[in-house]
Amino acid sequence: MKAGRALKLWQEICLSQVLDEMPDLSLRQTTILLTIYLEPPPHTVRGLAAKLNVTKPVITRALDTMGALELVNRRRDENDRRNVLIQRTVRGSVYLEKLADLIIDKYGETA
Amino acid sequence: MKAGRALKLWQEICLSQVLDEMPDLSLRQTTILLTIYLEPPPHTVRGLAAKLNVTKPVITRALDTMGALELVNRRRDENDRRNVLIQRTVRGSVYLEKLADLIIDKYGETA
DNA sequence: GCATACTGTTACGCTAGCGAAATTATTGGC
DNA sequence: GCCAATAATTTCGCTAGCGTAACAGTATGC
Repeated sequence: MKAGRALKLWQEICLSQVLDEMPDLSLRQTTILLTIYLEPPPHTVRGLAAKLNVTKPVITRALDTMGALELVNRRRDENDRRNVLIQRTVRGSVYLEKLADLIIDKYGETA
Repeated sequence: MKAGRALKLWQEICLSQVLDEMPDLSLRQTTILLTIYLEPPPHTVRGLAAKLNVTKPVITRALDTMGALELVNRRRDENDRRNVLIQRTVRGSVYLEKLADLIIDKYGETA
């Protein structure tokens, strides 16, 4: 892959997201969502904050927003009730499937 | 490219951007920047607003922000002084070169 | 049982983004 | 010359994000 193609790919994916009616997720929100879906559970606020090198309220707020969109679910850890476990949802899976399709599609187009 | 790899690629690129000290550009800002650099000039506020399907103040504000970061430059069109022509900068080129390297790098890693 | 440590959330003051509407500057029709 | 059209910006009220600091709930050591 060459630089021009990489940037063109990136541009088209970003543009598709901007044009999409779904309110844009921020870079941080997207990163959190992908981490929850791609890396093995359990996922906690503290763990995500450490991985992204941001403060815990950033994670709490992102979970509030994405929770309202039903992309993510929160649940108390019954083993240690201080923890909150972050879980996947059907809607979140669908959202990421569509994102994957978009990437693959644009990757093919720029070939 | 399969779905899992596409998402992993996307996650790693997003994470790198989040971890980077440079203040994150929003999806819209990134799209504007890429469009300016990848598509043939001239670029105007109106043209970009139409392409992204957003209002003109969104473009004005994005140019303010990215102008302050010296990623982009504004110049009056001397032919029709109502227009503003948006131009590339050295710093913007460097920024996108680094982005391209990152994409290529992560694409290689996920292979 | 009580102090301490730890987890996630809330409160606070602030900044940046948003769309709609008003405003300024410029052009072109007539 | 003047009026309507056009391009970009500014203003308005609003929402959502940010980090710091304070807070509430839970677990653990002694």
